[in-house]
Amino acid sequence: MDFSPLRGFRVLLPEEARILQRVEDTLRTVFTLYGFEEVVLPTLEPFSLFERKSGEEIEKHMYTFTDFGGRKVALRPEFTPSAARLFVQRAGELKLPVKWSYFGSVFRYDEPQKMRYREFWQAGVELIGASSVESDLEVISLVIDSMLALGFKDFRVEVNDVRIFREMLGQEGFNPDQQYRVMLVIDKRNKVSEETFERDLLAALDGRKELFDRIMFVLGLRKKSPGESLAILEEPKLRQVIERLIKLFDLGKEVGLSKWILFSPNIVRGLAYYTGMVFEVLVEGIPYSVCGGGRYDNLISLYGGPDIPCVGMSFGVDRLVEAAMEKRIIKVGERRPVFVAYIGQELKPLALKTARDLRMAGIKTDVELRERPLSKQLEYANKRGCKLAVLLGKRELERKAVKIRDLDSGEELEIPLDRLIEEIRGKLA
RNA sequence: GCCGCGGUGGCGUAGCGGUAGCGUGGGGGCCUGUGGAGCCCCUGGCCCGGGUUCGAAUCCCGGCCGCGGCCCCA
Repeated sequence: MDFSPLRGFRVLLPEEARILQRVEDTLRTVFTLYGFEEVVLPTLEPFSLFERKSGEEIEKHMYTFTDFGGRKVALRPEFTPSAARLFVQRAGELKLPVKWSYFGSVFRYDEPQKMRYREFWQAGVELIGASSVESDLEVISLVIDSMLALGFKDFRVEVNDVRIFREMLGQEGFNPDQQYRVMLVIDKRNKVSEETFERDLLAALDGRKELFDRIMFVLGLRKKSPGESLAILEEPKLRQVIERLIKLFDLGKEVGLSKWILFSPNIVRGLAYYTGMVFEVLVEGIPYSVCGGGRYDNLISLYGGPDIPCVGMSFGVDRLVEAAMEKRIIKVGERRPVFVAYIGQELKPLALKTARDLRMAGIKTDVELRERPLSKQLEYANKRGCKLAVLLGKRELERKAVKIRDLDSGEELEIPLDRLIEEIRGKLA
């Protein structure tokens, strides 16, 4: 009988769980500072909720089953549809813009590989009801501050607008399906050789050399500012889109964010549902993006709500953890516990009471639970990483005193029993 | 769904056709009031299923799992 976890599912030991939680707590703090309020959404949803947004094909990548009520249900593969549904149901009582955040794991039935699991953690926000450049920047700013709060220094937010290529291709008579195929090629720009890329791109463009050249030209504008780009781009239809990007970058500059924001025309996020600005966050030397987001103005109406614009993003929390470990920026510092040891079984009740007193005083405390000899108790305390041990022994108790041992230095100190808590507080400080 | 490499105690490894060893961890002892040292004992393993063979951890096939890649990535 094999009870192993399922393929692609992970078990986190205390050290790893602690790091994950630390990352989540940091994100939660920043999200809150930006005024996003956390909502808790169902893990299991009607399958149709996801089908609506992503189409039937999506079932191949989801965990679905029929419940005892005969309903077709699915483990959530993302949060956005649940948030959109919640908004639609409550739209009447919500003041716009609505700012929500969410945390939790999502499930996707893919082949596991590096940084791709079947259950992974996300943390994201949805900003519903604002179409302004300011709302785009609000999300990007939140992302940058989150990265900084986590301790990342060398990261960049690569920003684009999906309308740039869509407009170009649309003008040339490419239908959305054909456009999508071109976008897929562009998305892979950095993953394949330049020759392969150019060959595939030309093929996706039906061999239209002149269009190919224009796209290559735009792609060449990577890392240039949108301002520069506009100056050399003679695409009247694109003017509006580029002007909006320029506004975004100018605004970012005024807010002091330009150091991290980068124009990157090859970011297309491979998704059909984005309608404007899109971005990804990349950390120097890490081959996968840790965050992605953008504007999807027809999301709410897709779920039967009013025509309300929407921008959002989500962090891959696992990927942040992995990247942070790689960059060694995680401080795993933890409050070290105090250990209450006792010598002689008759002191067991006093040991338990002492442990509880310490805990009630807010001091993280372990106590001997196995009736072992003192040497073993101390050995265990050391393995647990305890900073101090309280030694309860008859000899000292006759004088109403206990010993405190510093497990790092080995130093021992006898103190009156009624001063125990203050002494320990002092030692731990 | 496809391709490559791999799977030996909890973890790390040796063995690569003939009794499965070591390190570490865990439990205990030497030590009935002072630990992380040392010595000793115990614990516990060849991913699963077929096949080849007198004999398989070892060779072959399939599956499962892991790692990496392709496809994909809401």
